[in-house]
This record gives sequence, C-alpha cells and structure tokens, in this order.
Amino acid sequence: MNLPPNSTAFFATVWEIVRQIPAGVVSTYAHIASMIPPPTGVEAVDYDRLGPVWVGKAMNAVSFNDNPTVPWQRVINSQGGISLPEGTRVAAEQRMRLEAEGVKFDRKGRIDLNTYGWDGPSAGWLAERGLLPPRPIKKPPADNPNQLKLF
DNA sequence: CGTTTGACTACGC
DNA sequence: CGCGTAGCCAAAC
Repeated sequence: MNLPPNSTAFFATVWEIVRQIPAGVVSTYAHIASMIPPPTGVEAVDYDRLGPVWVGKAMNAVSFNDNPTVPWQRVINSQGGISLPEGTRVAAEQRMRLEAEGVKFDRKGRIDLNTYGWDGPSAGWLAERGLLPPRPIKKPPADNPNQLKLF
C-alpha cells in the first residue's frame, strides 16, 4: 500500500497512541487514524481511506520487531474483528492475547466495541502532542424507549 | 520486469 | 445484516 509521507514519524505516533490502550479494551485502525492529523499534502477525504491502512502498516512493522512495548493485539478492524488472515499463527496469537486480557469474542469471532471499545487518551494527553480528539469508537446508542421525546 | 498482494473502510445491493 | 468493490501503490515474487 501507499505509505504516508514521513512514514517513520507517522508510525512512531501510531505506536505512541497504541501504547496508551489499557489491557482488556480494544481500539480500531480508523479510531487510531482519527487522532492523527493528516500529513501535509494529504487531503482529509483521502486520509479517511488511507489513514486506517497506514495504521495497519504500523502494526505490521511492530509484530516483526516483536516489540513488547506496543500492545498490537488491541488494534482490530471497525467491525470488531481480527484483520489478520484467518488461520494464520499470528491471528491465533492475537485472539489468544486478547482473551487472556478478558476480552470476549462472539460466535462469529467479533468483539463488541460498545463493551470493549477504548474511548482514547485524555484530551490533555492528545493536546500536548498536537493530536486530535478521536471519532467515537462506540456506536450511538440505539433509540432508547425511555428517552424523553421532544417532539 | 509484469503481477500479485495486502493488520482497511465506506458504500451499494 | 452479509457480501462484493473501489480506491491506492510500494514491495514481494
């Protein structure tokens, strides 16, 4: 895939964010990407598509390094599933690591983001680094019958 | 040196 | 709700 301009810096930012994810919760490629401003020269509309792919690239670079300081297993796709090819050794390891942290998978191998989704670092942590508030990882609550209807 | 191949997501059926 | 596809292009083969 296309690599971001200055991919070294981009990857370093991704890793720094991923290191903030606590055990027992998960984030997604798009969620991480939404916290990083589009690199200079990249249109926002293009970044929406490319950012998540670049985050995946950053995760790929981690596993080869076997870097224990980056909890790569806590980054999954927007559907709540593991994006590594099914049946591969590394995909099984990701699921095993997450289950060891208490994350539950449903029958289809998906994680409920409304239960295990990470909300992101504090606003202060992000602001100190010039990063953006994440787009919410959790789906908006379904229409609540008890909710007060204004109309 | 041409082809294939991706740690993705939004969108249309 | 599930499945297929476009967009994108550096690397691996």
